[in-house]
Amino acid sequence: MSRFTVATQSNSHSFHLADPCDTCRARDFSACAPLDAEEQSRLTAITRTVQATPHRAIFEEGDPADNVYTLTAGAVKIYKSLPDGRRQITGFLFPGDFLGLTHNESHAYSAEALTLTRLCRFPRRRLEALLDEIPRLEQQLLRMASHELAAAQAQIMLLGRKSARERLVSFLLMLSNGAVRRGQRGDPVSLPMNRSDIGDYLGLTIETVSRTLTKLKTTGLIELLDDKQIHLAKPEALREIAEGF
Amino acid sequence: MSRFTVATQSNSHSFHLADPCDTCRARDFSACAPLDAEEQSRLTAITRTVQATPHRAIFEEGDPADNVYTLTAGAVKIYKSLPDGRRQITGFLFPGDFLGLTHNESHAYSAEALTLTRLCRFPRRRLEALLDEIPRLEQQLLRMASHELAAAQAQIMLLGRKSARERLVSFLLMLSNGAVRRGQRGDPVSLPMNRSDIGDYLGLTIETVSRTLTKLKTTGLIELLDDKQIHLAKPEALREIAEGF
DNA sequence: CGGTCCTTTGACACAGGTCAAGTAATGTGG
DNA sequence: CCACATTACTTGACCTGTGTCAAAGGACCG
Repeated sequence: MSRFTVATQSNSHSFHLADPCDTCRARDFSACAPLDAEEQSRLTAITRTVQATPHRAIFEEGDPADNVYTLTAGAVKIYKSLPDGRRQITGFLFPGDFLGLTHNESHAYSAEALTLTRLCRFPRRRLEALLDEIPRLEQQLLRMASHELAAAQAQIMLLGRKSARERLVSFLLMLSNGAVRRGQRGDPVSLPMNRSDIGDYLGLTIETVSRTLTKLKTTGLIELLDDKQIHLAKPEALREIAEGF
Repeated sequence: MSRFTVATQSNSHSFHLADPCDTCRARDFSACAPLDAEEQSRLTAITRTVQATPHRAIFEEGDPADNVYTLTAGAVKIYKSLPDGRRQITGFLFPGDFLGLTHNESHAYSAEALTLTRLCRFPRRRLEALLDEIPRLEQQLLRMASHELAAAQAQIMLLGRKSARERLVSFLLMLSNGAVRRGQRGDPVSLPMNRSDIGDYLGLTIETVSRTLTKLKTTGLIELLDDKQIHLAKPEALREIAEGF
């Protein structure tokens, strides 16, 4: 995985756990203690690569939490539901992201692929056993978890106090920054999810998402190349809107 | 847009790091690998007990993240702010909870005591050094972080999809459950924070908080013993409301 | 006993939700 | 290649839950 190769999304982040240094770079982690060859091979020994197709659950809220995953290609949504059908998407995951880590017996959320997706699956018991033996693995997990926690708090701020416009703009910038971090282009932001998923992520309805995007377009802040491709016409102005100025 | 407050993180338990087994029990963690006497004394060697008084910041968003804390007595709010003063409390912390863990150079949120509060302070560098030497310490942290993450997702669901009534009821039950976990009585729920903090936590205004509590009272679901003391008159009904039935 | 802070309550406004219709893109079977 | 269905997105008209603004009551305090 040389830094000089063109970043093809599929490879640059596979084996998140097995290739932590790459992950660190990609995610701006402050420190990085890569696994050595022997540790990596022990980790690899318990992983299986699996595929997930859109609209099929990877696991559902309440399912026994027997496996843990890292995403190596594609995109995934994780969400919680209320009995009457209201949904809240708590996150969109991209290559390098982690899925299913918990200390409970069952998953607290459902996970579903947005596109054709490749995952590394780790049996939880065996991964936990490895954690005891490879401290650096645990360090990586802790780093990732505290990163997730910071992201969750940003999302809490977004949902608790931002307007629809601020939410949409924050969302576009998040996607853009995420793409850049993964070595892809950040400007025409590509949305692998539909309007309904965006609404369920931002705590809005489909209609509000659509209307708000239209208004951003007519204001000249963004350009809708097509439904799922957005050009950030005035990135500075967008940044200010997202930050709440 | 005057005052909003900040921050969420859920519940932790006293001397979390110094007394992990107690923590585990209190939090229903699935496994528990307590530190041995020697490990504990090494941890204790780097801790200082400090006090925090209400309305004085423990640290602020952007401050260098030099210390990590566990709360041993009192209550703390953590919050993020937008430039125009909007605030979102991302968590209320109680004895046993953890404060300030991050992999960034600076804190992503502010922390402020609600009541007279006692904290254990760990210099971050020395704690990180210990992590390398005491794997079980890191295991505890990971457990705590993944617990926080689950709580953050519940809060995301609350903010994204629940009504004001559902939010208030969920909040009361959270406080009640938290108190029980810490070995206190869960029924007259005591609110160490004011209405403004509740609003800033639930993504509502003071007025909506007040009105909604009044309505819950006139419906007979709760009883307001005083401003900060609430009796859960119909716990089953409340539970259903919180879950979104 | 006047001031300050917190909470409650009321009247009204508005952002975003709901309901409904229309348009466009894509697929499907004949 | 064309009807036709399906799905996703947009737009409009209207409604409602919550926010905003204002005022008043209570508790606490010097």
